[in-house]
Amino acid sequence: MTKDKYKNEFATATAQAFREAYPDIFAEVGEAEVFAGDVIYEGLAKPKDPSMGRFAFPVFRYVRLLKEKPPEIAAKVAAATAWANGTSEAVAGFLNARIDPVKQSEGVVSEVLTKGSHYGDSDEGRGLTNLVEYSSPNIAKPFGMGHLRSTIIGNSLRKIYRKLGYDAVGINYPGDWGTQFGKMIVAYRKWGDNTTLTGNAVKNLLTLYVRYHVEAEKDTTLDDQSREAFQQLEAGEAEAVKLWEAFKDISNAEMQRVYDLLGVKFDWVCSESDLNDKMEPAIERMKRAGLTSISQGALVVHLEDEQLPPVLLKKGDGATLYATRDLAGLIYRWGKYPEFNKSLYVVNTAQSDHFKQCLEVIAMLEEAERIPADKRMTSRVKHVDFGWVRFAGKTMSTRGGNTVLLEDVISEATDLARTKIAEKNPDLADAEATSHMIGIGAVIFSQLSVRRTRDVDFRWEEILTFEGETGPYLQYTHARLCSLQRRYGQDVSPDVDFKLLSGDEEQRVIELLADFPRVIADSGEQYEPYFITAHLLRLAGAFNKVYQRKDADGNIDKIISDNAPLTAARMALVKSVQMIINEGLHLLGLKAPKEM
RNA sequence: GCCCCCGUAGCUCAGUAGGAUAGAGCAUCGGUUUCCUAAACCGAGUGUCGCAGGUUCGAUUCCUGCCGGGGGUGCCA
Repeated sequence: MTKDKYKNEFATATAQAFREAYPDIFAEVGEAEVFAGDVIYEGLAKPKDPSMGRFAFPVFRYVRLLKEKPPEIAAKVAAATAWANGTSEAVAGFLNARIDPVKQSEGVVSEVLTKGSHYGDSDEGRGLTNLVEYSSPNIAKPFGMGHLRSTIIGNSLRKIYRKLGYDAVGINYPGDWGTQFGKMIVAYRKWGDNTTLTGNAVKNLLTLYVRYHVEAEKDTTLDDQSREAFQQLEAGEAEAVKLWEAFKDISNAEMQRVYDLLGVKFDWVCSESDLNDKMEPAIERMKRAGLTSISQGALVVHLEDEQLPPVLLKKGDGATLYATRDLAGLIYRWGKYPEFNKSLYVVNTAQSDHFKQCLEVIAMLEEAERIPADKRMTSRVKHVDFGWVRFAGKTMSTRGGNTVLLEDVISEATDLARTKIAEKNPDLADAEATSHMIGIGAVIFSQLSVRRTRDVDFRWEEILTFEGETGPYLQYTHARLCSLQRRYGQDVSPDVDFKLLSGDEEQRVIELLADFPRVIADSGEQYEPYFITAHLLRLAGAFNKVYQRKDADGNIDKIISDNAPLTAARMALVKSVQMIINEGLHLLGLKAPKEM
């Protein structure tokens, strides 16, 4: 893992200072504890208040070792610290590090300007493959807000891993198999006709699906008929297959339209039915490994040791289940992408037991087959869970009709963006395209504005707000930064007087630019695009402060002024921030309009 | 019953590999536009960090118990 340059310099210098301040104890202990740069580096905290410095090293835990009180230790060490690029100051029991503003500005801004959108690129993933499964909608159902979350998080993770140098494979795993298709077939046979499959076919299919569940309450034979219909499908019976294919085609076209709208991409679409011929070999392998048993007529793997319910591989009637397919899928992917670094499943938290079960079965299989530890997939597979999207306090459910359609949301948000443009910037050339960028941006942002694991309530008023911590706020800041560059009308050069950027507010912006690469790496490590969202909001806020800062007379301290060197320096900052916001929005899956 | 997640300002949420007065946005109130896009910026106020113990120099953060909310739990996915 690459270390932060300044942080490491400070840690090394501080370790040296400890050695000089406590030579006797250093002689005893050697290069460990506070006398080792690595230990200092790991122990560095960030002060709550940025004005206290960039990093802080608390010395409290070393009072026993050094036999002095914290303030004395800190004072002694700070005095002995010789750090080329900054200062070290003792405040109570802390060593506060400040980076020389001119050096920091020069280092960061010139790097950003030179690297552009490649700033923050990393080679940590070189030669490694990360699979990311996301979206995975159910065929024959409209795309609701519930599916949006997986789609948006996964799409962002794919981009993040690419930036970090991984070979990222975005996988869509549509649910096109299982008993539910028995239900669809029965519903269609009973209440559908040719017109069902034309016009707004997905809506028609949904109507049938909802009706099925209503009728099944009264007629208990319906579920039996469905099981039978699914068996026909698994057996390849022509009429059933034909219907299933028709449902699939309709859905695929619909899905693709939605993905195009959202700008979501995949590298591999592997649907449940693609695993049909992979299940039997997987089952055979599990049998050979001695994992399976028959229980109440079903083929299962018991997991009692793990306090988990058994995994059902085959139902009493011989039909397969989703766990069967996920297990077959795990094995298939491991074969197709041998020794992948990670395989992530961006799926609702409701399925966490299911993934625990599947992973446990794989672990048992690899154990039984005595596969060497470094050739096992188990530790590389991760369920990236996320919370519910609720509507009016209830979980959204397709069959209950308690759902909000994504397209309705996009259309409302886009309408609002159009209205805002008409009132705020009526002369905007590309108003329609920009409305889409903003409307869709607001929708995507809504899924990335909190931590993954939180449940979120869908609220119209929340998505239809473009002020405060929102996607449009970031886009607006970006547009203004672009506007400044247009107005400046000259090339922005990194060859400026960096002393002119040493004010606290500029320094805050520059610190945030400096942190961007670390934030990307963290979001990849923790599967949390939200980290990028939060960072961009901080960056935009910090810049807007500079942008609207007033001088002592109450006049705006403008970026572009008669003072050419000052303007050049500030424009270097402007362009840096603009490129980072642009890149950050891109990683989240939002577009960054140049004007709005 | 068992397992998992959550409980921080009026609302929505950050912050937790233990650290210095707990932060944003929204909402409320007040201010900023002969000026680079006011979708912005500035100022004002609110907290038993669910409760009770424990570990620690130090706990919103770690451990235990309790209360409250959500989810999962063998033939749906």
